[in-house]
Parts: sequence; structure tokens; C-alpha cells
Amino acid sequence: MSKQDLPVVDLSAPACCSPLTSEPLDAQRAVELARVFKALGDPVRLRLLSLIASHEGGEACVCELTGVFDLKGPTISHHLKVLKEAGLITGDRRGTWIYYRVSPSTLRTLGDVLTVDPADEPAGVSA
Amino acid sequence: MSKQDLPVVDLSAPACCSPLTSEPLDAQRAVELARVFKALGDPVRLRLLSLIASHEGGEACVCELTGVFDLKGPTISHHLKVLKEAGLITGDRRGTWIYYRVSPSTLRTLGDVLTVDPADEPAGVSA
DNA sequence: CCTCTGTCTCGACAGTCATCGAAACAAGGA
DNA sequence: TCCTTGTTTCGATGACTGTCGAGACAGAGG
Repeated sequence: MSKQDLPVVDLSAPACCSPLTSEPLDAQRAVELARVFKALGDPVRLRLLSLIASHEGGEACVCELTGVFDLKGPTISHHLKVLKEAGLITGDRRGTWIYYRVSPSTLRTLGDVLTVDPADEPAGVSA
Repeated sequence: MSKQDLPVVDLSAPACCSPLTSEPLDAQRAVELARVFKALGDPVRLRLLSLIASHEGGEACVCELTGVFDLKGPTISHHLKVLKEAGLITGDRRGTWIYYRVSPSTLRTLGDVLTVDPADEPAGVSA
């Protein structure tokens, strides 16, 4: 459980995209993926990500995010940092404001990992 | 932060499947989703899920999972419980052994949430 | 230069989590 | 019945996490 200050997660490793269901995950990849899933494992971060992603232009500045929650600035800043270190968002400063946007590739890699082979799916999925 | 003993997560709510990127997540749905993502946010649980999913027949008994890790029985049992309460796996006893299998629907819901609209994707994705 | 606003870093606190040993429970067999 | 094996529950402990206030840093505009 040593939680030293790791750099930003980079999920671009080749085998990262094979579904969980197709073959056992090797230990190291599991650690990388877990770090990203853990970043998604908080309601505030999930909403932050969603707010950024769905915001006009695909980006949002912190000032537009802070008011949505009953949380103080440092807390929002902390969550944004976690998302950034997980490789889920990127931020750049433009003048006074800092704009964040999502990294679609990381999001997509996660989606691929969770893919379920239709063969494994029970036949009658009552939608 | 009251973390009372909530029942198993049920992600079958209607709007649960719309992507994060299409519209802001409402607070309650964020809580449900976060609980499932948090369950995935541990390397051991990710590997357990992967081992179960990719095991012959789509199911595995605890005895086949324990040996893979340098962890004691109670710890594995704890992680399996977390996965079960997140709605990611189900377990049933058959004689002496308990067999676990994944719930593809939950996995698929998560995949849908992480879907990225191709329009948001940068053009040249060198795959 | 100073000041103001937006955002982050630091340090602290309470709550939660991962892990374990010990013990309980369940099923099968002698 | 007792014993053995597989699995879970309980209680404890150390590590991590979410939150905040105080203060620092960055840029814009006097």
C-alpha cells in the first residue's frame, strides 16, 4: 500500500484495451487501471467529469464547476487534481482562468476494458 | 460521509446508460455509479473480476482465486463481497464450494456510461 | 508598485478502507 | 456424533481519503 506520488497514468499501453472478460488481467495493468477507476469512484469526481465533458466546447473552467457543489475551492481543486493524475482530464491556463477538458482516449480505453462479449451475455436482455 | 450498509447496487435505472459526456450526471446517479467504480478501483478486485470472467464456464470458486494472490482468505472474501454488493458478481453455493460469476449487464452499463461520442474524439486516432 | 480575483498547495482532522488473526458457520464424510 | 475442509464474519490496526482553513501563487488592471 505504498502510495508514493506516481505520475499521471498513461493507459496507452498496448494490451490495456483487451476486455476484462477475455483473459486474466496481469498484476501491473490491474494497478494502472485500478488507479483510474478509483478516480471515478467518487460522486463528486464523476459529476465534475460529466460537467466538463458535456459543457459547451467540451471544456469548463474551475469557476463554473465550483458553484455546482456545496464544497469549498480547495476540495474541488483536489478532485480535479485526482482526475488529472488519472489521465482523465487535462487543464490549461488561459489568462486568469484554467480550463479543463476530458481525455477521450482514456475514457475509451476504460470502456473497452469493460466490453462484454455478446456471447457471454444472457440471451433475453429485457431493456 | 455516512456509509451505512447499503444494499446491492442496481444500475438498471433508465437513464443510467447515457454517456457521461452527453449531459451532466445528476447527483443521485453519480452516487450509484461511483459505488460501482469504487469497487473496481482496487487492483485485487479488478483481477478477481477478470479471473472470474475469463475462467472456464464464466465462473470460478473461491478456492481457485485464493491461490493467485499473496493474500489470506478473509481478505479475498472481503473483496468478493465488495464486488457482489456493487452488483458486479453473483455467487451461489453448490455443495462445499461457492461459485462466482460476473453480471454482464452491470459491466455493460458501465461501458455505456464511458462511451465517447466519435464527434468528440480527435480526428486522427492511430489505432 | 499595489490590489483584486481565480486557483492551487499545505497542514490538519475525522472517516473510511485493506489487511490480518481468531472464531464461527456450512457441508460432506468417517 | 465428530472431524475436516471451504468460506465468511468479527474485531483490531495502520494507511489512505475527503474536507476544510490559511496562505501562496498567477495574471489582470489600476
